[in-house]
Amino acid sequence: MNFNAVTIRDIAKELNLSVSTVSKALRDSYEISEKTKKLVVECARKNNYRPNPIAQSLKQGNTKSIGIVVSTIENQFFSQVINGIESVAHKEGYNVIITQTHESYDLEVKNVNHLTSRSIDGLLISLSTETPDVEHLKTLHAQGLPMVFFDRVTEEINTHKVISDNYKGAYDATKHLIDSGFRRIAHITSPPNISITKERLAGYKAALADAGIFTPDYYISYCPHGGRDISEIENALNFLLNLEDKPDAIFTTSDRITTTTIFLLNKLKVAIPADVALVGYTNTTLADVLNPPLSSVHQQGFEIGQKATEMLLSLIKSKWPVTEFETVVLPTHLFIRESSTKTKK
Amino acid sequence: MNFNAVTIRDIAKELNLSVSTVSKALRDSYEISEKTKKLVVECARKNNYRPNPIAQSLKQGNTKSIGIVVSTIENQFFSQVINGIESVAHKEGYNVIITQTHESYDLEVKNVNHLTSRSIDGLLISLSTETPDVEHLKTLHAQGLPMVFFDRVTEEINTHKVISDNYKGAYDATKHLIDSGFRRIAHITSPPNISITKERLAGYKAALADAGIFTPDYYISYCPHGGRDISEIENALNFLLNLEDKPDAIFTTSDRITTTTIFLLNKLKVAIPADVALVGYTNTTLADVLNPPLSSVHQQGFEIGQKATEMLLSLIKSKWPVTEFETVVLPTHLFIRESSTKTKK
DNA sequence: TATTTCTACGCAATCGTTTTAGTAACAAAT
DNA sequence: ATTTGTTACTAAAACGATTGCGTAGAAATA
Repeated sequence: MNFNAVTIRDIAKELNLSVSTVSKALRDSYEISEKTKKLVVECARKNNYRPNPIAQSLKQGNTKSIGIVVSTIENQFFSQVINGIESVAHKEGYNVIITQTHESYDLEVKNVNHLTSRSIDGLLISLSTETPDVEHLKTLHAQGLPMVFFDRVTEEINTHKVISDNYKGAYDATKHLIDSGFRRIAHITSPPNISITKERLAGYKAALADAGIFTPDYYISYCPHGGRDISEIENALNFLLNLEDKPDAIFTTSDRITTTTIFLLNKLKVAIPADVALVGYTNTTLADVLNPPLSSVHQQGFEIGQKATEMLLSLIKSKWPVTEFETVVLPTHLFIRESSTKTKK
Repeated sequence: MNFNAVTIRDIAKELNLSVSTVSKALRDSYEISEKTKKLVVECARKNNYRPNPIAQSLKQGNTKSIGIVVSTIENQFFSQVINGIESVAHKEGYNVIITQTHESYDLEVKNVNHLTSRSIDGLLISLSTETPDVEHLKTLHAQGLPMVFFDRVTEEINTHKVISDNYKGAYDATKHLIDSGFRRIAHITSPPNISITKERLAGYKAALADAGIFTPDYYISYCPHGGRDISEIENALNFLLNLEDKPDAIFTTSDRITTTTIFLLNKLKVAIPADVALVGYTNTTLADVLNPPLSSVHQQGFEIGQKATEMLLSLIKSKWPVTEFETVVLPTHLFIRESSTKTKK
């Protein structure tokens, strides 16, 4: 089955002109007379001619499309980022190609390979939880592929980056729990190899330290796959809830971990916040409607996507190799709801 | 800035061979000796050669990628469908390009145009709420672009389709409300021009008719943009709640409308289900954790994506024009939770 | 009239790969 | 000695669009 489109050659034949004349006429070249231009344009319209973007890409060396790598679009944070990316990209005539890693390193490598080699002009990437190193990206970066990191970044590649103020987001959330009277505050998070984990962990620890609260290491629970598997979170929760010095509050990172935690606590009939309070990173639009309404650290997903795309497009369009790079840090917002409000016993 | 990759010509030059020999060696042709093959493969590996997919597409007339058009990936139903699509597509070596219409007809036309003209081998599409006609797709279909509709389909184009059993899903949900003792059951839905609205509306009406319950037309409220704007749903709700014969239950369609309705009812301090019960179409993974836990009609999103992709690939791969088309209907599942459980007053 | 300048178009190369149609070198069969 | 076959390679033409360069013919100038 082949989907045969009208080519520039067909038009040339129909009008008894050369292909170059047709091409130039369509591109409104000064070399072509107004009369011929009109003729060609009319004939193209009539035959519903559309230039073959593949051929154009091959000739011009660009594809007018940018690749996106995220862990999963089911995560509302990422779908909001993607909306931001699209809003800028489409305005500039760029297409986007979205791929998902589902937190797997293999899939990340596969997706990046799929996207590259001239089938994209630039790359927007948030690293997968399981990614141990960035060699696959270093090569591409060295070859000159424009790339911008967002959310989960790496220090090993020197390029533009856009992140949330993860430290402050975590600090604020933890401080809020402390100010609300909680003292045994646990933390469930992703593996410590990714940037967001480190930064949020630092904010959490700093808030506790500033308040002079000692917190044992076993209050910090890492989910190897970033909460992809429910069992990771189940284990973390069971461990924490069975401790002798059971925490009275939990601070979670990432949409998946946060929403799964509230799900599991409900299932275990642990009252929130009476038994355990909860604050978590999430961009779900349903935080208000959860049971109980969930205190959340919200990131500016849409804006992160916009900013990252602007930076990427500037790299793509730059005539000179860019050597000065920037890391943009956007603020987070803490929304205080019932899940972290101290109840009088 | 140009991202310069190694080409087959570079390898040919380095080894003093012709480009055709290199190409054939890499494609493991019988025409090339084992010795030369080894040489070429090794040289390619060393230079990190990757074939330019753009050039391959141009030559071979296929792109090994399929286009997806959905209203928005923020909707969990669609992100689940996309996961299903990817699972099949990737296994067969196909890439996917996701685009969003945000329920706009203009964006749908724009996206479809972007995707076509040889930059995709086939199209998977769920129509936008605002799409008044499918002329933009008819042309492409006539030109031979393989396409499969899912979720929101049209009768005007004869091709494969994959849908949920919308009639039964709505019938079951409505019947459940009736069986639970509700009698004044309202319906908030998308505009009646799209397939899912019609089918669900029919199921809703049939259930009421079968139970011998008369329901006034003003119990049915249409959201022109499928709930994209919160005001649409706010208006619908205000109207219904201020009626003299105020409904005692609401049945909603679509993720957006459903989750926004529960949000607004909470905001208006309308007790669910005491004041108004609620059942809605949604695929959110958070239905259990909502306040109250939300009774839902769940669709097999992942499976819909899988099935649609299998059908599309069969169209793409078919050597002959396909004339026999099939509409696959997958079952829905009703999950009964607190939001529709009659409370004793 | 002879020469130069313009105008409006065509030719051919190019992007990187694949593929058809050769062909040179040598061996085997007639 | 001639035909036939094999092997292992190359040349060149695609795919569809773009673009630098060349040029016929008309118009302007000397």
